[in-house]
Amino acid sequence: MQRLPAEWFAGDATAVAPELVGKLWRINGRMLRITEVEAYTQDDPASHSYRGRTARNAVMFGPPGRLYVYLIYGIHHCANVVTGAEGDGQAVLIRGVEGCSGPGRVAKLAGLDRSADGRRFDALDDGWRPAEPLVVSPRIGVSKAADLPRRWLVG
DNA sequence: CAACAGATTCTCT
DNA sequence: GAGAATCTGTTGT
Repeated sequence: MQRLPAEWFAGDATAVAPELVGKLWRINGRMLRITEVEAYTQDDPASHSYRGRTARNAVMFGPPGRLYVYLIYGIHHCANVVTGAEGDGQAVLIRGVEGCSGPGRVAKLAGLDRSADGRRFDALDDGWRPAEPLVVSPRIGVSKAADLPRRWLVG
């Protein structure tokens, strides 16, 4: 069992995202197996960072390996991990964990809200790997750049 | 300052 | 399959 250092998240979101699937996420005393993720980069019209830094997405432009939690539709929270170099404005959205599917539900299960924004992302590698190749597909609920295959999940 | 779309999910039909 | 709940950033008057 090895903890993933901040540098582990320093790569491009599209490279880090598929690697993150299967890792263990330690949050609020729980261990969650990540099963589904999506990548968002700054040049992506669907990304919050696309139009530059704001008070809301400031964490995305900070150092990698931190949590970016935002409120969506005034109701649900979504949890992301910041990737890339500081200032890149990249993140990987955690869309699903073992036994729980949907970013809003994942954030609720993890007990996250805006107060958790910017906290360290604590991930562990216990050696487990998906038995089959990951399924790659376009992202869910995205209207811009909807054709980009930037979603990865355990198949 | 008003209008609107959005990385969602639950409920009712 | 449609609608509600209701926050945030962007765009237009």
